[in-house]
Formats: sequence, structure tokens, C-alpha cells
Amino acid sequence: MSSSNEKNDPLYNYDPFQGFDSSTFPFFDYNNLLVYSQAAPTPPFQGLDSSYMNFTDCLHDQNSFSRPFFDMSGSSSDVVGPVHDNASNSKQTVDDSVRINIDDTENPSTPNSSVSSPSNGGTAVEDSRKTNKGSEQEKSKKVNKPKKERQQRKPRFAFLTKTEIDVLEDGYRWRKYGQKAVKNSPYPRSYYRCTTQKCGVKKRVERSFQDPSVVITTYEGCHNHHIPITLRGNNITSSAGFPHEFLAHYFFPSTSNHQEENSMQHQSVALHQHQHQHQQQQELQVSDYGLLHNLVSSSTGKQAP
DNA sequence: CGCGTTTGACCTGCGC
DNA sequence: GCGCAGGTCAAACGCG
Repeated sequence: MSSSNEKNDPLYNYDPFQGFDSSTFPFFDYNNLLVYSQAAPTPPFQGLDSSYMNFTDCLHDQNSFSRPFFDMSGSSSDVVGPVHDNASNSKQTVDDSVRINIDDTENPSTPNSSVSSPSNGGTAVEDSRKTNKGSEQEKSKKVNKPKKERQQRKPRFAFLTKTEIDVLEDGYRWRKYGQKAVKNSPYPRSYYRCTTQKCGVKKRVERSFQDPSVVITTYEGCHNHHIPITLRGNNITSSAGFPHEFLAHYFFPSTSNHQEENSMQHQSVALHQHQHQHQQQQELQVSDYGLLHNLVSSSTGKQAP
């Protein structure tokens, strides 16, 4: 349910694809990408539905796309505005149930790090860690941990990419900070955080269990810096099919500074040139829209498991 | 040695 | 209130 607050929200009105068309980024095959909004009723790995769009469709249907794409408040039925703690009122999807309790951009210290540091000796071995951690941390956390107010959700979006590569290179540098098994899926979900200081952008990477050839990459937050362009001399191959320009456009929607924009796009183009070459070399057979569309269709429950 | 990954424990919200 | 599942932490470890 939309509120008037949404209408006044510049992000709400922001069109991430302003000025985009299929020729904007010749290296990027838009047809190989699906985008879904966090407002989607179900995450992609549990059943795709019409909320998951083909990228090209998105370009042609900006009204329906930009709205959910920048729904920063979670479920579309949520009331948008100051952080309310009545989220239980709204039905949350699995994907939407993510608790945003870290805001590195504004509050560099993580909740736990603000707590008195654990007094474990640095030489503690695994066993002692297990025993000590339980007691000491438990104490410190429970005593000092301030009640976290519900953080406002960061913009979040996901890409479905048909690729054999697990981690898609997007030009940014990520540090993996966790991995979890996903219920009903043989594939784990990996959690990454941007390594740039004070950039709290996170991403989750998981493989669809319904179509193991599809990698679901979910971004959360906006980078406050440009692509570090440290190719480190190695495989940008994994960037196959990845929309760097789009990401750049998304992460810097307000970049009206042409100098920065040029620099940024220059970096992105370089990435795509790399990517394009490797794509040709590898002949990574990314599916066409038809296949992905079939995936979407078959996941809507019309097909027997 | 610095940086990134691994992995078990812990925290938190939600549904029953 | 309890159990489950998702998300995060942080020590240990590996690699260049």
C-alpha cells in the first residue's frame, strides 16, 4: 500500500533506467538477466513469479519496474516512513525477512563491536573458544547490547544470472563473511560485504536449487565509492553477463558530476571489454530469454516437480 | 604479513 | 515460550 510519503521520496521517483535502452551498453546482454524486487512475494529460489522480470521487459515497463525496485521499506504492503517496529504486521517474504541491523555507512561500529570486547586470550584454541565464548560473550552481549532500533531497509535488488560461475565479478571487492545452508536447497548461500571502508553494501550469492545454472545475486545498499577497478590480473571472466554499468548507474544515481560519471563509465567499459573477450573465449552458454522465461514459468507451479 | 575464506557459535525475528 | 531459519560474528586457517 503506497503512502504519500513514497511519493515524496526522491528514491521512489527515481528511475534507475533513465536513459537506458538496449543499445546503451552493447557489451551487456540484457536478455540474460532477470531482476526481481524485494517486494516480490516469494524469493526466486522458491518459485519465480511475475515479479521477476526479464531485464529487457523492465526497460520497457519502467513503471512496474522502478516501483518495486526501489521499495525501500520491504513488503509493498508496508507503511513507508519512519522506522516502525510493527513489521510483524506485514507479511514478509523469506527474502524480505532479512534484518538490517548493521549500517556501516552511518555507524561504522557494528553492534557487537560496540560491546565491550571479549576478553578471550588471542591464543585461545577452538575448544576453549567454544566454552569461553558461550559464557563471556553471552554476558557481555546481553548486558550491554542496546536495543537496536529497526534499521530502515536499504535498497535491495537481485539478479538472476545464468552462469556456471558461483561468484559473479562485478568490479567491486567483496569479503565473504558468512555462509549458510539454505533450507530446501542443496546450495549454500554466501554473504559478502564490500571491503571498501565505510561502504556497507552487502550481497548474497546463492544458486537456485530449481535451476542450478542460475545464480541469484542480491545486492543490499549503495556503494559510496566507485568501482575499484583492481582487476588483479585475473578472471574477470566471472563477470559474464553482469551489468556493471547498470550497477554503476544504480549505485550512483545522483552522479550528475560528469567528471565522475565519465571516470566511472570508463572503468565499467573497461570491465566489459574484458568481460566480452572472456565471454567469447569461454563460450559460456548463457541461456536466452526463452530459457529463463521457461524457468520463470515452470516455477510458478504450473509444472509438476 | 596482509587479506580473504572457512566454519561453528551466536543473535534475532517469526510462526506455531 | 519454543523451535526454526536467516543473518552475523570472529578465530582459525590458507594463500600469494
